[in-house]
Amino acid sequence: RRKPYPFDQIEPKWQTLWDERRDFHTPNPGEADFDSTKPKFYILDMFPYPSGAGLHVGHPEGYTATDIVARYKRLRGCNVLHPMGWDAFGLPAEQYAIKTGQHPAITTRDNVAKFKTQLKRIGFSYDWEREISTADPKFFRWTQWIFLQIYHSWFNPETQRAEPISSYSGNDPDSVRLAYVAEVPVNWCPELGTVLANEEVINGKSEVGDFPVVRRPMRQWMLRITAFAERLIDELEPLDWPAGIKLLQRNWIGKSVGAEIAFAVSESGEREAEREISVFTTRPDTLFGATYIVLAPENPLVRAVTTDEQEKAVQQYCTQISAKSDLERTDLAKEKTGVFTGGYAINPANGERIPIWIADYVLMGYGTGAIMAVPAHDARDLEFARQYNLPIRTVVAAPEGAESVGYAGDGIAINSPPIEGLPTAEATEKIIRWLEEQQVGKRNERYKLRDWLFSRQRYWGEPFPIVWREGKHESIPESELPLEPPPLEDFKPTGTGEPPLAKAKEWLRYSEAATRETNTMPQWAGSCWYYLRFCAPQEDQRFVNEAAERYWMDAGKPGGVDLYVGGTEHAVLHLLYARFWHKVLFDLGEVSTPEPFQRLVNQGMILGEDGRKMSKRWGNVIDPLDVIAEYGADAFRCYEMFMGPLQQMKPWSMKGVEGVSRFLARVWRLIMEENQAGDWIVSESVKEVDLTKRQLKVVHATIKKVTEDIESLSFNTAISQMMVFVNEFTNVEVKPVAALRTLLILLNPFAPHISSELWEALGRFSGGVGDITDQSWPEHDPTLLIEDEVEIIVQVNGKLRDRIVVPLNNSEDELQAAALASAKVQELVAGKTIRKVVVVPNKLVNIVAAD
RNA sequence: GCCGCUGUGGCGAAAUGGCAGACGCAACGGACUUAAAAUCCGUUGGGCUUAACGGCCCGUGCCGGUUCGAGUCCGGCCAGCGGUACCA
Repeated sequence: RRKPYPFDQIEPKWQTLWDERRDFHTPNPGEADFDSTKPKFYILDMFPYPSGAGLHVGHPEGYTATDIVARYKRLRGCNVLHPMGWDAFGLPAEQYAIKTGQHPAITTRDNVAKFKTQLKRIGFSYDWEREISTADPKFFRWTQWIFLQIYHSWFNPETQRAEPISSYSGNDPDSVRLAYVAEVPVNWCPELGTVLANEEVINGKSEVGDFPVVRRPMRQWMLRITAFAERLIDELEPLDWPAGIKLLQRNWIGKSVGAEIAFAVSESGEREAEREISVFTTRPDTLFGATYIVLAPENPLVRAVTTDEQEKAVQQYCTQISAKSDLERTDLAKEKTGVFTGGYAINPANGERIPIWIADYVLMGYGTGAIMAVPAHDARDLEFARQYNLPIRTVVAAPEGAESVGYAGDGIAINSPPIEGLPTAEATEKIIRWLEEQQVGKRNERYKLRDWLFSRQRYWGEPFPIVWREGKHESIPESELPLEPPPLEDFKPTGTGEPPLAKAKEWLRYSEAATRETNTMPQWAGSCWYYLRFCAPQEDQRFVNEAAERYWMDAGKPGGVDLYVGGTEHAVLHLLYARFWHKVLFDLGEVSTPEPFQRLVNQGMILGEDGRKMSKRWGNVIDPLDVIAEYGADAFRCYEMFMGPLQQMKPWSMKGVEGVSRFLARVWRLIMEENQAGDWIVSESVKEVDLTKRQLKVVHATIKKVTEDIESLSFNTAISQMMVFVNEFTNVEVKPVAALRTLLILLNPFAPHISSELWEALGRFSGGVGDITDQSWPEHDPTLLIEDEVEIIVQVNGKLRDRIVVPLNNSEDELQAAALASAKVQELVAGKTIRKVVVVPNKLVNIVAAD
């Protein structure tokens, strides 16, 4: 099939030129050709994991959007930082190594090469001199260094900031470090031979591979992200992020405000001297309705409160529960189960003696692992109370029409003497004050967020810069960084939970008395700070050059990356972890802004032609290189942007690509024509002439629309407007060079190859010195868009009845008179009374008439 | 269950509270061609009416409301997609 225009020649030509001339290299402050008078713009993509499968059409969607903005900002005279790199540590390369014996470094290197070739073929204007890979020792040296900063820090509750551990005055620094070791129940995935973060477990299965995950206590490295919970919520507020993503993060952190209340144990087995059960509740105002206590089966207090008579039943229940998988335990459909411990506690509000139960609907991991059950006003407690015939007491009056039992909303307190008659908010305040006075309770906040389980039993990740001596951990000196993973023949998991690094006996031995930590960091580690490294990827004295960081991240401002584009799948994980690391670095004075990403945009997923998610299974996967081979990179880019709004999910259509390709071909033929010999030459119709008034209007309307649409990332409508432009000029006999040049500049961010080529072709005409990338973005002249006459919509009772053409800026009276003079209006209002006339200048007249 | 997003022609979509359907696809008709492809021109939400020009009615998931005027704002539903799941 004949190509509509020779994209197969011009695209490689320009890609090579851009590379050779370093067109998109951005100098840093202090470097030779740095221009400090220009404003800066840092525009970032979520860097890919270079999988063996290569790019799919989802990757270039966001990348094209950012590339358009980057090229646009350069034409507007900005210093643009637009880098790309590789999130190169990760499980697939390691799995592949296990299967084939090929070292992950080799696999990763090959995959990176493939990805890079593909990205270059799409014509992205990355500064490739800033390319980084998280698996490169020059990079992960600093990942390890940042881990050490975290390790050597603690969260000072007084200042609410991370501080060097030296400012901690207690006697057990290891208990407050931001990186610490804990024996915790973890998500152990036997198939993958590693533990996983809560966030990596979906429905009791591993996110990667969909393998079963079981709970099991193991010694792990944890990062104290919970210390930052409050700030991670508060400092989200001013960021220019989609509201939905902010909400998602807020919900994930899950702040609940309430009270912690102590219930004295009145009767129990008394195996240990436990005399109190502390519960957390968000509804202390319902304390008078607490008719029993429930402990989580794993709660250590269970042993102490259980009586001899109940011991057997309790033990049996706990055994039964621990055998269950997470999936079984959290199955909401199942009936609630539990068992009485034999113990009783005293409700501090009314002195009532209430039974202590255990049940698996209370989780050890949240709050205190114990609740006061208020069956009248909590659905779960109610279900349980009905199951086991426990008393139900109403203490909140439901609003008119609602059933009081089971009503969980706000209302008026009843059956609660000290707070009787108070609405929920006041009742809560008053009871908390009372609890605090009595010293049986206090105001409290809880978060769903857990500390971050940071170690993995894998080979292909950053080793911890930590050694163990006599059962205690200590850091290795910075001078020993990077600490590279040992060469290994056998990457297989050991199956015992001991990491594969333990097999490297030589490497393991640090000194006579010390051995290395054998866990590695999770894949998130590199992506937590890669955006900082891009500011100065060659810097070898520091994780980022200070001046470069201050410049690109906008020191002193709320700051950070000016535009960050990526998929929603990273809404909580990557974005939360990165914010956490950034805040630690900020507190320690290592970076100059409190937040990493000022503006965030999520691109929507691209579906297959059949409307389903693209997957090998459905055979609906589109390979970008196939599309480019047939239609060219410019058509590919423009189609991805023309499909619909960036943020929206949308299905692929090859017919749509063809349509956009036709548009580019029309642009080509606007300027070029084929001669007898079959060569493309500049068309005879292209001339240095003035534009007609009508042409001027189209040109300036297009400048306005395209400019505004790029700013608001509405690329689809920007392309529509350029199509309108091209339709307007397609059949004119003489095509003014000035109009064509303007179009080419506007089109350049979207279709950089064809616009560069055509710009060059117009070289012999005056008005365009240098390459298209050297031009500046046009400004529209609003006066050219103003008409002498405007068409006014005439409505009668809100319905369109006529249009009249009148001079611009007619007065309201003139408009009203003109509208009433319309024959159609006359006909419609005949015999009616005109009640009102609404006049919107230069727009419309609405006549309200009635009988 | 809870939270979020989305509902507009045959399809992808557009519309600061002011002409619903820009632009593109598909379809149909025409020009060019021996023919096809490509290209160019035209028609294209539905219905009724007119010989024709034209005219009329309906139409943005459903029901209500605010307004001179609602795809757009408010209230109540419904459907699809995504997230989350006993978080006290």
